[in-house]
Amino acid sequence: MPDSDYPDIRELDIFKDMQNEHFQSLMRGAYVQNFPAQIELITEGEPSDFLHIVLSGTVDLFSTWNNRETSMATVRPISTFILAATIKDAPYLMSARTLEKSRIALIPSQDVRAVFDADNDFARAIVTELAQCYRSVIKAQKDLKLRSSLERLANYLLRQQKRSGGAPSFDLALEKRRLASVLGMTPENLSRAIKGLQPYGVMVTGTHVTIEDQDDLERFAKPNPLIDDHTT
Amino acid sequence: MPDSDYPDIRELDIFKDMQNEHFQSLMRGAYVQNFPAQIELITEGEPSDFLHIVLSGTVDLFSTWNNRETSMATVRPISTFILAATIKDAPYLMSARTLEKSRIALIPSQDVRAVFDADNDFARAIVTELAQCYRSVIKAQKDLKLRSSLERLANYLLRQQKRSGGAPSFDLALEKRRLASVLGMTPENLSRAIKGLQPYGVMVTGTHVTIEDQDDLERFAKPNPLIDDHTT
DNA sequence: GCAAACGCTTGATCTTTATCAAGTGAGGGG
DNA sequence: CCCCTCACTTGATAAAGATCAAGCGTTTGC
Repeated sequence: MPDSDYPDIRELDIFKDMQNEHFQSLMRGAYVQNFPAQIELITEGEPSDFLHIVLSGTVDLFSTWNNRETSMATVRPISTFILAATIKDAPYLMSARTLEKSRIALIPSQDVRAVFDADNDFARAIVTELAQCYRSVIKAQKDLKLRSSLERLANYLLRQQKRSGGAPSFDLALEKRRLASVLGMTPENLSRAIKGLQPYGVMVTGTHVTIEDQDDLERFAKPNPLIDDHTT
Repeated sequence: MPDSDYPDIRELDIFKDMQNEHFQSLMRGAYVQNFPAQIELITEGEPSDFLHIVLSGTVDLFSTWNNRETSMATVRPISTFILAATIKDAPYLMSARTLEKSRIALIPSQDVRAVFDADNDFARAIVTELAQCYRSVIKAQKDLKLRSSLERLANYLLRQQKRSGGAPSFDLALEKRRLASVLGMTPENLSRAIKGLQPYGVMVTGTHVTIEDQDDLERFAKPNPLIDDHTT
């Protein structure tokens, strides 16, 4: 693994407080690989051999059952994924694929578990990270169970707006059909839902979104930090 | 807090490996309280003052938004809840209410965080616990997004059957209307869904369930350990 | 012991969402 | 440059689920 990747990884919350010696020992066994788009990195049900870190690009976490498929989350740089499976030494619950050309660091799971046992600061950082992940999924589940698809879309747009700086105009970070899957609806219904938000001043052309009447949309969407604020 | 409650709590995965001194210091600040049914123990959005442990009875974790409410999970003895909020010192994401007369231990969150910083075994146990919780929610989300309500009910029955020993006959652990909420449907639709499973040999009278043709139901339900096995 | 309350069920109807089929438009390769 | 592919859209239809209203049976409390 090229040393130039170290600083980016070292700065991650999960690694930044750990002893340098332990960090180095993690990096020794790690390697970095460039993947093209649409490559399946891991498959649900398989043993968790590596902790993955997205250095650049985008990764989709998805699950399948009975010939159906759904997107669970999208991972963007710089962050890890499938931490829980690595820690528990349990099979992956989700599959992962690259959505675009991506650079991924792979750290052998057994190294992570070994350092986890040796470095208390690392163990603590992992607790914080897992608690964060847990709370994010709970929020996603509240979104799913308490809101209609139109409400989910409206709140997604508001979240994405905030994430991209807060201006009235911004870009969708996802292909529409993948966004549909994330929001738990079909692509057809996403199209219709976008139309359904026009009366609230939402204009979408291609991947570009303009919110013409912020208040109007927020009155409809009723965003709530206990569902929509993924930083706490 | 009566010493007689100590052993039960001490045996929890999360406490069983920690130093006795630290366990004692947690217990010093803790207290146990008996609550009647239908008492709201915590309210979402409030700061997480206490880690809760259900010693007996049943607790429902639920969430609300825009005058809607949904059950997120049911907590049974002996286990903790709202661990993530305690660790992160963040507001509760869910509310909790007793479903029946319940005995609850309350440990001040700041004590938990203090001992978490001092006791590495405790910190490690919490990681395992959180990873477990995280994976459970992911499974619940897959259940929600990949299955119809009839399929969710069928798989819930199979899970409940296994939990209660595996016999063809067993009891629902929940009021039907609460089960409906857990499964993400209305009570009316749960009634109809139960009827809808009759062709697969499911008989329900009151809270008592009999699965007359196990294979037939499983062929329909297609249970999958990556969704339905909450022990891994 | 009786009446009120409540949980559950049922039927009718409406809304939401999915499915199927076809068409449009932009981008990429020959 | 044109055609093919593919994502997206649109419309028609079907299925799934929610809502509303009423009724039934059990429990609860005076």
